[in-house]
Amino acid sequence: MAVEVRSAKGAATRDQILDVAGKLIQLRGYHATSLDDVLKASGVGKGNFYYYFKSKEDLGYAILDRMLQAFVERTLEPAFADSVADPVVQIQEFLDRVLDNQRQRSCIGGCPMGNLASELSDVHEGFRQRLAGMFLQWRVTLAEVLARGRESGRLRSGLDPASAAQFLVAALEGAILLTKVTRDISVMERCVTELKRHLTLYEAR
Amino acid sequence: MAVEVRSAKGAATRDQILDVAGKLIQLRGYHATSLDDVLKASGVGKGNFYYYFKSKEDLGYAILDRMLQAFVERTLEPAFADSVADPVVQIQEFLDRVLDNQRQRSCIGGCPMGNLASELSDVHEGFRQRLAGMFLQWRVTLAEVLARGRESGRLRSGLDPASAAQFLVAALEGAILLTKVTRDISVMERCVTELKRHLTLYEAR
DNA sequence: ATGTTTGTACCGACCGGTTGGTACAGAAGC
DNA sequence: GCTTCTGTACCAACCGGTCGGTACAAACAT
Repeated sequence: MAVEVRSAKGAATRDQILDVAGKLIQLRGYHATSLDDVLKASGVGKGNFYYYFKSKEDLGYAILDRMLQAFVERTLEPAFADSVADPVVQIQEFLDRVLDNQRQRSCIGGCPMGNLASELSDVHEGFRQRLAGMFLQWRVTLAEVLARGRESGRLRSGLDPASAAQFLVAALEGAILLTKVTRDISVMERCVTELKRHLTLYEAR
Repeated sequence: MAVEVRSAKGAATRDQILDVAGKLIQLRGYHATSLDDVLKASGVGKGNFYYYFKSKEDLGYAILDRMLQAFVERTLEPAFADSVADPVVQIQEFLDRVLDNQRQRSCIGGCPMGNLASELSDVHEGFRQRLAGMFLQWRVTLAEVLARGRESGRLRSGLDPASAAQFLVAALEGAILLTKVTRDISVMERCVTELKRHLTLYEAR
């Protein structure tokens, strides 16, 4: 039993708006995407939109929520679900997946979270906090994997999982950004290679 | 004798606009900064603005030019001018300077180039190309330093300067972005620490 | 020296179009 | 028949950009 059902039709329209707006905002940014753009692209009327969202800001929050959910369920959890697998291999495969994602997108669009963090952090405190929370979740997940590797003796005992995880996230975000601005997938490839090399620093000798 | 002088007064007004608009755009972004904002903050009338810039886009290009010039002259060149100093030390000091810069700004504002790259790369091809060129210049500068270190035997002979430089720029940009969204300077500190550790990978054994 | 012209620098009202947001009547579904 | 949903008309505020006009100093002509 769902907490609240909200009749099937409404949910579909709402999802449609979320889908279209999410894609548009990833590509053009929050400010550069107007409500009319979203409405035109989704075929939803204005009155209908304001039935589901009380403002553009509200839409933004909904997109952020959905983005986090999708990221956790479809990216983070699948990559690190197996708690007995080799943490280094898991992270390496995670890096490859991010790389492949950029390749499939032809280096366009960047990271949805990174884009919004860059555009809105200094402008909108509410969005900033949500985005910070999302990056925190990412970092914590990686830190757990690294801590697991340390406990199992696979990684150095002196390793600081939080610090290493922070760096991995930062390096990945930077790599995606530079890949976007150069439109050159080899930028991403090089960064992933260097990142894998960096992982060797953490391995127990 | 200057190539062209353009009477002192006019240049001052133009510079004033560039100053104010540059700061405003770094803080709020390109789209979220209106001409009226710039005009109000600089005390310049609209007619006067359009005497110096033919459009908002034109202003954007002028800001980019000025940004590149300042970055090269006031950051890149001072840090790597000495061609006999230890490359590793030079890069370490460069990292510390970037870290200190973020500290002074209280983690606010991020990287002007990174911000615009994120906001405009997929929206405005002209801006994208200019920004890509700016990052290229940064990367090339770092690559030259690394290549110098390799030639002198200070760094490993197997080192790929272009790849390593690319990674350094990416990691720094990512670190600045995450520092901005978390408003936590320790994020930057951790990333710089990890980056310095990464540099040891390049050192000749 | 004096009046005239010219180019630079500047202002603020105004334009058409777009923005996010509202009001509301009516259709659809139970 | 009541709630849920949806299209349309509308709004004030704001957007980037244009307009006619002004102030003033240097260049010029007389």
